[in-house]
Amino acid sequence: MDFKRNIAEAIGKCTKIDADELVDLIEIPPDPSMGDFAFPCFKLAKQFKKAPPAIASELYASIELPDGVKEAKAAGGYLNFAVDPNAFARAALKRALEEGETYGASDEGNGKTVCIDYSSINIAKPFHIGHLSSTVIGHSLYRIYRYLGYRCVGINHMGDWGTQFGKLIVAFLRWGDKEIVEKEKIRALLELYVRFHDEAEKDESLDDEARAWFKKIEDGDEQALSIFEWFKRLTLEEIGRVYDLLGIRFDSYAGESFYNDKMGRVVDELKQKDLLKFDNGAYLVDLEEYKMPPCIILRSDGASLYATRDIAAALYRKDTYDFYKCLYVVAYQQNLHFKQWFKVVELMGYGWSKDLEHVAFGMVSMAEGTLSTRRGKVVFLEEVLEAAVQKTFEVIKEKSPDLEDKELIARQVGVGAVVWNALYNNRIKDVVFSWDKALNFDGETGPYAQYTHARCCSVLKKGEDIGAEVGEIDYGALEDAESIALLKAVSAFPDAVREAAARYEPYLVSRSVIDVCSTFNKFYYDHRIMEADPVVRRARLALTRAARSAIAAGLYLLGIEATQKM
RNA sequence: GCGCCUGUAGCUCAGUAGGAUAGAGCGCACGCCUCCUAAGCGUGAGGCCACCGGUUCGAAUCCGUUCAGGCGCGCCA
Repeated sequence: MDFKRNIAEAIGKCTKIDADELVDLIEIPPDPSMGDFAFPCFKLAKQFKKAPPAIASELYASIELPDGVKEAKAAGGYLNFAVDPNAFARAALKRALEEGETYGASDEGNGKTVCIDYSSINIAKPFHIGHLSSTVIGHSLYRIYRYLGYRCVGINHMGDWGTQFGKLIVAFLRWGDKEIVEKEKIRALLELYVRFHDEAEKDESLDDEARAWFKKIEDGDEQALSIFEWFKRLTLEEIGRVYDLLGIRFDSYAGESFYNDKMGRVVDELKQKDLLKFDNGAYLVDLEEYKMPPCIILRSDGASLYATRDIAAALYRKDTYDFYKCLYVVAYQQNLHFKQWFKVVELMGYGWSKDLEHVAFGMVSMAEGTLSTRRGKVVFLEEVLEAAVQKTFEVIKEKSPDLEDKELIARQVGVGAVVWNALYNNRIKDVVFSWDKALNFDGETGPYAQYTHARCCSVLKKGEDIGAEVGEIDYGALEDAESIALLKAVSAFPDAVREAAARYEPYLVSRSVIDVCSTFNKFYYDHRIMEADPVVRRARLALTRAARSAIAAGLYLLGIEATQKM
């Protein structure tokens, strides 16, 4: 039952205004004692040339209360509605109980494809806390879109091309040790990279040497290629451990090198469409008309650039996946870059350029300042995750010494804490990394949500053991304030998921999960669920089950495990 | 210099298409396990919603100025 809709239609009958226009005006009063829904009459004041309170009282006099609405009240310029709690509970619980673990899922995506470019690691570079946002936001959006019926393609656009690999080869050949690199992997490569920069400051010939080695990679030189492929394999092995910990899999690892032979098409098309301009030795697309600096396509030495590669990748993805949307989960530093090349794709005549979305997020820094790979000033993501797992393990030993599978639960909760932390706020906010915050388990955190989920599971288990859930539900047993608050939170969940997809904002799911958790915990504290009276018990168990569905679904959509016990 | 973003409680943030007394969490001070998981629940203190002006019946929300911080601005990615 859609209460807003029914109220809008009832008001529509009185005012002769289309219910479609009215339905979005209806809001939720700040305090439940005022009512459950409210219609603000202010917007009708001009049209009817009457004061809002007068309109409210006239509406009050003439309105025919729709199904499920118990009473209406005029309060100032508002007409407030109180719903029949029984009808509300029935409507709110129905969907959650029917859908269970897939509560809020839908088929509205109708098989349309969404490509999500996220995480996008660099070969031979540490996977550090700066990569957390892209990785978990992208993964969450992947799950959210798939939940709504879209076919998703998760793409790890690897940074596996560029002169830095020449530098690494030089450094490895001069100072590297095969066994150490094989064992230490990225750490060893990072050390070599840092050393290269130190030494190159003293000896400029190193840079030339590096360029030469990169040229060898480009030309397919056997030795160069085998070292390069080896670095690539080591990186993927090591980073794969983090992805496993996070439960992330990609559908494609097509990165920069993959598009190497696909950039000619971009240049040819731009030439053919007369968009390319020769300027100071470089080829570029002039964007002055759009108040942007030009988008450089070919450097004066003939080499392609970042934008060229991104355009090539977009064309390839459109051909290959025929996407409905293509999302780029990349930090906001690159706002201009994306605006530029999106515009170039538009100028090329591709209407689908409007389906390219830069899902930007804020910068990560440390209290001491910016992260710097080159200076080795980074915190490895794996280190953070392991520390969180370790801390969780200690907490479990202290609080739940009898818990089975301590290691598994510690992993799920520890990782969940870190992931949650990265998905709890609006994407655009900058983050200063702090161990305290990443390892915080109290208040509005992942562990809190997981704990609440485990609580629900525990109660439901008790109910199942005695078969307490069998039979009709008496919704009248859920008319207390705490039950109603929980019902409201649960029923708001599906809209939160849809809104999260529309705005590319996983935090809307986190916040909705928190609403369910805190209202559940209040409900749990104030009312005994395993009540002696079987009718009340059954109703409360049903509500608990609905709450658990919302929490489990929400955690899943964030990429966090819903623990049964903890 | 120009462009984009941000500015809400000591800290981190919500605040839904302008609407009723601006909300959480953390931290701080108290209180609650003879009761379904205390990783929980409650109470309290804490706000010129950066500033000034405008639009409006009504502005944290929209517009303009100013201030502060971040990011970016033709051959890096």
